[in-house]
Amino acid sequence: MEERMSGFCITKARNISSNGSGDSNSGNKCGRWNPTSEQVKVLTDLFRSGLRTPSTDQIQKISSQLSFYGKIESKNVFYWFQNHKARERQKRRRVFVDDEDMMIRREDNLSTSARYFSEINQVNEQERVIETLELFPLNSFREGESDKLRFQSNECKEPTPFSYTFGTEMDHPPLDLRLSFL
Amino acid sequence: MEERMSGFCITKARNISSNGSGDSNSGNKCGRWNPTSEQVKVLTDLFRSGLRTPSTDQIQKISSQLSFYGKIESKNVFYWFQNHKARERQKRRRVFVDDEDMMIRREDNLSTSARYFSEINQVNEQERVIETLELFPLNSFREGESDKLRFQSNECKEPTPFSYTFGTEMDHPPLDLRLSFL
DNA sequence: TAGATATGAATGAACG
DNA sequence: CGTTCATTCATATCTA
Repeated sequence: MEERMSGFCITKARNISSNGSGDSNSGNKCGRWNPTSEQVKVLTDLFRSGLRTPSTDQIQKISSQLSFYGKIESKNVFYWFQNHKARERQKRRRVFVDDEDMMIRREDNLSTSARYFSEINQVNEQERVIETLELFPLNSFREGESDKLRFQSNECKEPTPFSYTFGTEMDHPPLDLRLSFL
Repeated sequence: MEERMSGFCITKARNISSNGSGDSNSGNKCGRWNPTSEQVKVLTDLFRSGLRTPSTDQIQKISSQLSFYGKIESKNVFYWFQNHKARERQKRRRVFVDDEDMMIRREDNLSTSARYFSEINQVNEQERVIETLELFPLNSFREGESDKLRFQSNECKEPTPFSYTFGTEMDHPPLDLRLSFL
């Protein structure tokens, strides 16, 4: 099985082409736009190819083209680019700070600390606004694997808004979690 | 219910099971963040203290602090607050809508709603919401023209069937996606 | 093991 | 543009 969206694992939404008679969202919640995989692919490719803030005219054209794959409006295209661009930035920003996250304020004695590597890795492309579409497979951002243990049902019923004092058994130095670091 | 169910799964999330189980966990096998109980406690306390929408800086700091308890990224904190706030709101709203939804079935069955009430009663601290605990001003405000693009719904525009297929395996209609139409 | 529930993650829409 | 909200998808966990 392909993991990264090689083929199209998409079962697609409901209101799109596979619907015979009704066509456009019939009997649907009529809610928000639910892009088809083809639409997403095209938009992503456009973005990756450098297009970031399409003009109104471009939006129109893109929308027209994409309408072939399903119901779509210009505003959907507009929002898509807005969101995609914003989230790209946001993600980059967060990852950046995660890279230098291990800044614990109170380093009284940090014995077991630096072992949490936030393997920020490729933050993917830094495109340079070209004007030729190439249609390479779009990558997908990875996700950090996490660890931890989830079990227990012992509720540490201790509201204690401030001045933490974990009554548990922690082998790490006391951390300043009293909101004062905010 | 015939509605959507499984939109498109075109994304990420393949198992990066690189966990060697040498950590605080012993069974994690997926790329999804799994907060430790300490992390959840801190986050919950922060939330209960009134923090609902931490700024980017706050998110960073919280993430840094919590990274001591286990692997965590900024986006995890972001999502956590986002979800927590949304679900609290949603849960409260659910009761209201549920009353209306009750008309569909029977009204002589109050046991169901009683269950909701018990849940809601636990959330009686929504008036506080101090939102900003004690942080330096974050000037992320800017002023610009707030001009929204006038979207014209291009409903049944002419798809303009070109004769170009970007080699794929699906039987989508021919589409010119080389940006040449922009 | 299947269904229900809790919750992490994503994203369309929209706001300021 | 950055940020926020509403919904939905995807899993992990719990329970019968």
